[in-house]
Parts: sequence; structure tokens; C-alpha cells
Amino acid sequence: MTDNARRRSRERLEERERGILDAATKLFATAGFHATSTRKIAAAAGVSEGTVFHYFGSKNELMLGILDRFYNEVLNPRAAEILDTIMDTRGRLRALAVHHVSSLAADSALMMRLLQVYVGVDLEILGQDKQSPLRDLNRSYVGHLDRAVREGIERGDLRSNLETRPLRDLFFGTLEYGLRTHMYRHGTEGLDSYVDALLEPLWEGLSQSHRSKTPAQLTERLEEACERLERTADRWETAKH
Amino acid sequence: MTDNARRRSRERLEERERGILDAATKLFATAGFHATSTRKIAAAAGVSEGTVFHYFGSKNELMLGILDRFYNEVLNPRAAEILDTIMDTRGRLRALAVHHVSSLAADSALMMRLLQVYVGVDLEILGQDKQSPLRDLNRSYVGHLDRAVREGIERGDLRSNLETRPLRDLFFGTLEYGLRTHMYRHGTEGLDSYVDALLEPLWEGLSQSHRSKTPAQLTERLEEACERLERTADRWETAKH
Amino acid sequence: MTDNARRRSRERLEERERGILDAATKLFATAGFHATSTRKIAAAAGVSEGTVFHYFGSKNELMLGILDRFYNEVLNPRAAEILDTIMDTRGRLRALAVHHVSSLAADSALMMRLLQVYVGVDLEILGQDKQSPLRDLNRSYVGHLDRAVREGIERGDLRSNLETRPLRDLFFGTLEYGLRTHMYRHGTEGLDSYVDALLEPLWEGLSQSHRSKTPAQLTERLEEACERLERTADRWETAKH
Amino acid sequence: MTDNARRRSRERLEERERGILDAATKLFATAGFHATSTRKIAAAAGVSEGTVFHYFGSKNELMLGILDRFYNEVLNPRAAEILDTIMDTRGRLRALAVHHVSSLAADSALMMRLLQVYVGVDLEILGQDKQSPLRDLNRSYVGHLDRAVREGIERGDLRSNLETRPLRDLFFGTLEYGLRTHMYRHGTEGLDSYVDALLEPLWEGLSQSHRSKTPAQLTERLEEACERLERTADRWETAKH
DNA sequence: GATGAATGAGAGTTCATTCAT
DNA sequence: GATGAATGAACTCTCATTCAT
Repeated sequence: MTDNARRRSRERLEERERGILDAATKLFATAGFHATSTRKIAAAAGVSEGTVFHYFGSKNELMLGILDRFYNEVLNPRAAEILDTIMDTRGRLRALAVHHVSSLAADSALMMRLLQVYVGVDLEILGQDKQSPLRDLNRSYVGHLDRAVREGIERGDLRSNLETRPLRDLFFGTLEYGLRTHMYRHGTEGLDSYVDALLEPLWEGLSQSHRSKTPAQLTERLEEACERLERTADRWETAKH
Repeated sequence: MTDNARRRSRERLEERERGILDAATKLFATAGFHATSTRKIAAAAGVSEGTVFHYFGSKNELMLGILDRFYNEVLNPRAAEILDTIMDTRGRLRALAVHHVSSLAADSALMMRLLQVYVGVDLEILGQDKQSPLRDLNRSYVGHLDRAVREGIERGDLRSNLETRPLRDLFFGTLEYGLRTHMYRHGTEGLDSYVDALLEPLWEGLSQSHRSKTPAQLTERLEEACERLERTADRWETAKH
Repeated sequence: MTDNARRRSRERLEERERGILDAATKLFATAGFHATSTRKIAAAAGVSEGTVFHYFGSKNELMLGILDRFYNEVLNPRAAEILDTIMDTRGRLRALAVHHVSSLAADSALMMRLLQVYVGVDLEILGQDKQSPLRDLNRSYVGHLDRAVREGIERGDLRSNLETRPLRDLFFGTLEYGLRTHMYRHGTEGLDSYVDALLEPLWEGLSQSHRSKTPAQLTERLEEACERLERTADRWETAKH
Repeated sequence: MTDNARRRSRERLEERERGILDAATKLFATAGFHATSTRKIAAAAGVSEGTVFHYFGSKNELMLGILDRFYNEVLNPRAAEILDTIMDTRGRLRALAVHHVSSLAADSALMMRLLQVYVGVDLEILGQDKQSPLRDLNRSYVGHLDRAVREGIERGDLRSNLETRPLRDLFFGTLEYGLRTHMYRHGTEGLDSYVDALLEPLWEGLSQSHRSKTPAQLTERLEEACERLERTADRWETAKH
């Protein structure tokens, strides 16, 4: 077999794998994990049932493959890019949020369904196994938020007494719940600005600027500064005369 | 049949219905909706398989029955009571949150599992039917939060520019996501204080109180300070010449 | 439900169970365990596939059910009857042998096939589990041979130094192997007399009569007896004269 | 291609074939024919799935190949050697028995499993085809026992009225059944001495030796004794009168 | 000659639901 | 009203075998 042939062969394999993943993703997202049979997936992917199991040993591993691909090809790369490109904390959080929400909403349009259901699948099948590959994937993704927060605190953008875990829940819980309710009512229309509506009060609760110094304190300081300036001006005037 | 007999008969019926609901709730919560067969439910309830369908028509209606009972007997009454008893907004939100979380976590210990899975069931089977009885139940329950927020704004406890919908997502999204992650790690241990950890930054973002000066007032003061600075500057200029 | 109805209902259940067992027995015996699908069994029994599993939780339990019935309704009762009716050891062994062989050969004509294959199934599925119900069934059946041997030794019909275990192997091993080869060549024709041909050398090896007293010894004794008679006769004759 | 290269190529082929046979033998013996997939065999042999079929055409032919090799490389050669080396009938039977049993038990430790299962396979797939290659193999192997018996009778070691076929059943039936039960309880431990325990009663039933008087001779002696008794009786009668 | 991806029929089993009793 | 035997479609998954490379 020539190198060329081998390469072409590999490409075909990957194409097929992708095809199955695509079909399964769409079906799971549309009808749910349990309501989608492997037969339907095979048919939708244009392969035989055996082939599905040839590539992914079981329906569960297929699901895992979907999530793996989603995390590795969609969620993680862009999240990393965001942190590398955007530096101000507010902008980072906003970008991460929009990315998260639109990734879930995009593509199969209802990928979020998949995740919800998967939580069930996960518990049902993987049990309390803390080594679950899904956990690892999730951990690495969540790390991006953690980093944004950590650096935000270091720069003084965020309150210093914020704990990591509740923050994750605030961020992802709000976004996913919000995505669900928003899409239920308006589909993907106006999703970005809804994310802003969700983030605004959250930001208020997290940010440092008008906080450890409250607006009141800030005002006081401004007034003090003015007074000092005035006194200085007075002294100068007096000295002149 | 005497009235007495009729009454006793009715009681028996209700008792049986309750028994089935109890068994199904526990099983759904423990193993998930799809992993629980009607046969197991019947066995756990101590009735025949046919009887389950006698009372609930189908497995889906049984699930609906569980949620109906949960909303009507657990979630709603206590939420109403909270709003009737507690008056300060911070206390109300905290009580609603603890109630929500502990209701989901209590009793069957994993009732939340049920809800997650149910979302799947709901979409799978009831489709996008906006008339779904589940929606009604949910709407009425969510109303309690809406009321607490509305009254909180009226009393000046909360910022006046808060929108209802994002608030719901912030509140329930954070709580349910947090409940999930917390229970995954620690079970029901320390759940209440974790709710506090979740609510604190949220409250910071929502409350009015510590903004002793609103942005509007702040602007006024800044204007004044600027004017004074300008006057000072004028004086210097005059003095120079 | 009247008692009558309940009885009739029970009868129908048993009839159905019997029907499934009959169908499965025939198919297993004809085509082998692995080559017989539960679907075929259901069809042959005139019931739905679900019903087969309703009565026997799995294909393996169905097989166990067949063997259970075979031991309890065919093998054991007649074996017990033989020991109660026939008293001489030779006759007992012969009757047990004929019974064993003809039971295996009869009915489904190839029930023996089933046993062979089942040994495989047993090891495959029940593993080395010494608690296997099959072992119990077999133990109780083998007990009949053991008893015949024990009593045969007590009565002096059999050599006293025979061990139980090798005897079982000699008896059942020979019979089953012989049954197999005989049926392979002649079907059930002349089976009984073939059993005799198998038993004859076996009996020669087991029996006491012409053994602890060999034919030679026996002859000697006869001669001694004759001599004594002759001597006596001599004495009488002398005395007379 | 040089002759050398051709030879090396042939060697490689044979090595590969042997590797597949080895792997299949072990797996069949361990897990059974049906529970062993061709995929597992290929993996265990370190070849691709296609290669297995390249060499053996089908799973059944592979099984046949195993048996063929077993008969031709293990069973038959040593059996022939035994008959060529050992001359006394008792010793021959013992050696054949030990050889048979230990060959089945050895190597893959449970090769006997294979045979049991194979009987099933054979009937299932090769049907009643009397031309089955397995039959030929078996016939040639059984011939060794036949010869030992024939010559044993000729030498006067064995009773002259023994039939070939029942003898085969006695011999192989007892040994295989005994092997099965013994290995079930003790593995390969003490197998040889168990063979002795099986053979002893068998030998008693077959041998001529200790019948220092054959039935025919016995009859003669009995006739003589009777005649003497009759003569005695006659004398008495004469004397009386 | 060797590979291993692809196949698709068929396996055992489950399950919500029905209905005669 | 309550039962539970009966259903049969549908499920996930396995497997010997083929064939393009």
C-alpha cells in the first residue's frame, strides 16, 4: 500500500467516524439519547449497524465520543483562544459566556439537550465513578473559567473573596438554565443579548471596582481630593498676596 | 354501600395511589426514569402491574403525577408560606433557595435526578407543547420568586432595573447546578451553607442597599466636584496672570 | 374468581409451561442448544417470544427447566421404582441401565444430544459453581446406582472392594458412550440387547459369585463335596457288609 | 525467488498456521467453541481476522484442523508406539488408557472440553454425514484399541467372546466420563491412579487369566462330578436292595 | 499473502401496555 | 377494582464472513 493510499484510507476512516458522530449528535440532540436507537443512527450515517459498533464499541461510548469531540474541538480551543486574546476580565467573562451558550445552541441547534440527558446517562451508567472520562473533559473546560477568575482577582478586577466552586455554579448554572429557557421561548434569536442580561447582575456581584470601594466611598474620596485641591489653591492664593 | 364504606373505599384508593407514587418517585430518583420499569414500580408498591396502569394510564402520566404532587404538596405550599412569613427580601430569597434545594435533595435524596431526566422525557414525549401541564406547574412555582423580586424592588431592597426572566435563570440555574455539583461531591452534607455561598455574590449583584449613592446621585456629586475643580483651576489661572 | 376458574387457570399455565418445555426439548435435542433460537422455541410452542421469557427468565433457565423436569419426572421416579421392585443386584443394574439408556433415547429421540451439549453450556455458563442446581439433580439420580451397589455388596453379590466413583464412571460412561455410538449406527433399534452386551463384561468385572470364588475354586469345592459323598457312600457300604 | 527464499516462505506459512491452531485450541478448550469468536482467535494468534479465514476457510474447518492435528500428532503416533513397544495385554490397555486420558487433559488442560463441544458442532454442522473426516480420524484411532483386543484374545489374555463395539464403549466411555468427573473434582491431580481405579474392574470383566477353568472346562468338570454323584446314588440304591 | 473495515442477519432480552378473568 | 399472563415490537450488541486495498 502506498503512502498515498494509506493516507487516503485514513482519511476515509476519519470521515466515516465523523459521519457517525454527526448523525448521532443530531439524533441525540433532537430526540434524546434513549429515544434514538443505534439502528436509526446507522441509517442516518449511511452505514450498517455493525459499523457503528465497529467504531464505537457501544452506544454509551458513542455518546462519550460525541462529548469528547465537542469538548476538544469546540469548547476548549475557543475558550483558550479567548483567554489569550482578551485581557480585561469583564470582556473575558462575557466572551466565555457567549462562547459557551452559542456552542451549545449551535450546530445541532439543540446540543444542550444532549448534555442534559447525558447527565442522566452518566449517572445511570458510569455511576459515581469519579474517574469517568466525562469528568476529566469537564474539569479541563471549567479550568478556563477558573483561570479568568483567578487572574481577575489578581488584577483587582474581581473581589478577592470569591470561591471557585460557587462561581462555577453561578456562571454555568445561570447560562445553561438561561439558554434552556430562552431557546424554549425564542430559539436562538437574540441569544447574545440575553447572555448580557444574565451577566450584568452577575458582574455586579463579582466585580471589585465599585465594591470594596463602594460608590459612596468613592465619592468621599473624590470629595476629599477636591477639598485638598481647594485648600492647596487657597494656600497659594494667600501666599501670593 | 353506606357512606362510611364509600369513604373507606375512597381512602383505600388514595392510599394505593400514594403508594404507587412513592415507589415510583424513589425508583425514578434512584435509578432514573428509563432504567425503572413499570414492573419494578408495581413490585415496589406491592400492587400488580395492571394496577399501575389502572391508576396512571401510562408511565409518562405516572411521571407527571409525581411532579404534580411534588409541586402541589411540597414546592408551592412552603414557598407561599415563606412569602407570607418573611418580609425582608434578603431573607425571602435565602428561604426560597434553601427550600428549593432541600426539597429537591430531600426525601428521595435525589429527586433532582428526576427533574433532570424528566426534562428529557418532557421534550421527548410532550414535545414543544406549550400547554404541557408541567409548564403550568412550573409557572406557578416560579411566580413566588417573581413576587419576591417585584416586592423587593418596590421596597427599594433590590435594584430597580432587574428583569424577571434573567433573574429566574440566575436564581434557579445557579441553585440547581450548584445542588448537582455539591451533591456529587458531598451528598446532602453542608447543603444549606453552600446555598449561602451561592447566594452571597448573587445578592451583591442584585441588592440596592449598599449603593448608598445610586449612579444618578453619584453623577451629581461628580458634577459638583468637577465644577469645583474647574473653579479652582480658574482661580489659578487668574492668579497666574 | 371461583375455585373452579382458578384451577382451570392454573392448569392452563402448567399446560403452557409444558408446551414450551416440550418444544424447547425437541429443538435442543434436534439442533443443539446454540443452534436453537428462543424465537424458534416460541414459534414451535405457539406462544410469543415474551412468553418464553415470562416463564423461564432466560434461555439458560429454560435449559435448566428441561433438565429439572427430565430428572424429576423421568429419570428419578422410575429409578426409585426399580430399586423397590427388583431385588437381585444383576437385575437391578440391568434395569437401571435400560432405563437410563431408553430414557435418554426416547421421547425426543435425541435427548442425549441435549445432555452432551448441556455439559458444555453448564461449564460455560455456570462455571465451576459447585452449587449448580444441575449438580444437585445429578447427585440425587446417581444415588440410585450407589444404593444398588451398596446393597449388592452387603448381600455378597458384588465384590466388596468396589469404589463408588469409578463405578459411576464405568456405568454411566459406558452407557452414554454406547448409546451414542449405537444410535449413530442403528438408531433406537436393538438398544436393549446392546445394553446387555455392554453390561455383561461389566458384570463380570463387578460380581462376587464367580470371583472371590473363582470357577476353579468352585470346581474344587464341588469335587470336595463329591469326594465326601463318595467317602460316605463307601463307609455305608462297608458298614452294611 | 530462490529455493531458499521459497523454503523460508513455506516455513513461515506453516508457523502461522500452527500459531492459529494453537491459539484456537487454547481458546476453544478454555471457553468453548461457541463462546470463542474468530476475532479473539485472530488476536490471540497475532494475525488479522482475515488471515484466519485465509488459512482455514471457516470456523468449522478450523475446528476440524485442530482435531486433525490432535489425532495425527498426538493421539495416533503414541498409540501406535504403545502397541509396538508393549506386548502384554494388560499393560497395553493401561498404557492406551493413560495416554488417552492424559492427552485430553494435557497441554490445553481441558482439551476434553473441546471434544464434548465438538460432538455438538459435528452433529449441528456436519450432520449425519458418515463421510465426515472426523469419523475417519476417529476410526483410525479406535483401531488401536481394536488391535490390542484382537491380539489379546489370540494370546488367550482376554475372553474369546468379547465383541469389538461394546468394548470400545466400555473403554472410551468409561475413560472420558471418568476424566470429566475426576477433573471436575481434582483437576489433573492423581489422574493416572484414577485411570487404574477405572481399569481394574474392567480388566476383571475382560480377562481370561484368572478363569483358570473356562466355562467350557467348568462344564466338563461339572459333568464329571454329576456322573460321580449319579454313580454314588446308584450304588446306594443297589446297596439298599 | 495479509489486512481489517464493513457487513447485516440474527441473537437474547426487555418492556410498556392490554385484556380476559 | 384488581390482577398478572401474554404480547410482540424494539432494543443493543455479536459474529462469521467478505473483499477492496
